[in-house]
Amino acid sequence: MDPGGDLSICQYRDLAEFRRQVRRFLHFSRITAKEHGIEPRQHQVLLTVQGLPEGVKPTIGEIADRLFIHHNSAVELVNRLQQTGAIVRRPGVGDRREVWIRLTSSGRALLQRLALAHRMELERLGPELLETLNSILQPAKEDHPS
Amino acid sequence: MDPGGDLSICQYRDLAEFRRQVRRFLHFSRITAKEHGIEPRQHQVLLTVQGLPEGVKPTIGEIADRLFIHHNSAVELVNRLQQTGAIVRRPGVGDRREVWIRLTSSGRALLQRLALAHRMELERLGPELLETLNSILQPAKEDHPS
DNA sequence: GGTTAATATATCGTGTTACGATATATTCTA
DNA sequence: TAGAATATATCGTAACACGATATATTAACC
Repeated sequence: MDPGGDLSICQYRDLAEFRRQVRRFLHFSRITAKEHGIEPRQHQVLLTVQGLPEGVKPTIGEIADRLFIHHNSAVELVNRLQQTGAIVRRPGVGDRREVWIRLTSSGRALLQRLALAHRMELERLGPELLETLNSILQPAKEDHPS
Repeated sequence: MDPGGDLSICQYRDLAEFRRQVRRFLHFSRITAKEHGIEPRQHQVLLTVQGLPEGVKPTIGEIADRLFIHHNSAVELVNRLQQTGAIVRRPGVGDRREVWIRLTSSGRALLQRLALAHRMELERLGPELLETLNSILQPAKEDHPS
């Protein structure tokens, strides 16, 4: 009937539930960020820069890649973050086209508060998320034998 | 010094990596939706309606709750979905203030294609996501010896 | 039964954000 | 040194969420 195979109502529910839990976490993140006086996307920039792997340069382009947005969007985010005083721009070391982003002390303090809150929330939501994701990944429960 | 306790660089990296993986999935979802000619939010409405638990009414308000948005935003999403022909509005059964949302056959076909693609993508990204989430939830692995 | 409160959906104006297209500066290549 | 490639920046546009408000239906209550 369906070349790609159809999905059972349970599979739709699992997918919907997974998305809902992701949204719940993102909603918490949005609300928490705003309560701390920062826009959600800007918070993600701070976390991305602070959580950069060893040896990766904190450039605009790198941020854009990790946020899955285009560089011009990253530029605007960095502009607003700079205005709030959470970060500073530095000319790139070696390549002066680059701009390196560094968190200020107030930016680090802000991120720390947010990170702690997010860790707590993930401890609450994590188990349920793991469960739902496993439901999606293990459809072999009542699948066709073999 | 810090009442709430500080976070190690590894903990920041775990959090950043978790967010990055969530964004990667959402980015895939956005691109895939657009490739199928539907806006990402509208796709989530379709999935939400189709994946509603047994006995839950597919009303505007219910959709808003599950999307963590306000009802007026849900109204606009439903407006645009109706224009594309993916859903229809029906007067509520019993309570004529309500509006019940139902997917059309083309809406169901569209959602099915998207759901299959998302399941495949989750099979790719899921394991890594589980791993990262577990890293966050079990920080007692190589913590600094207090 | 008629007045008021509560609920569900809809409309309008506004602000934030991401993007495409384009511009500028720096580095690389030949 | 000319021209291609790269990194960042700017400008105009569109989608989306929201606050405030409006309309329709139902519930409450004397």
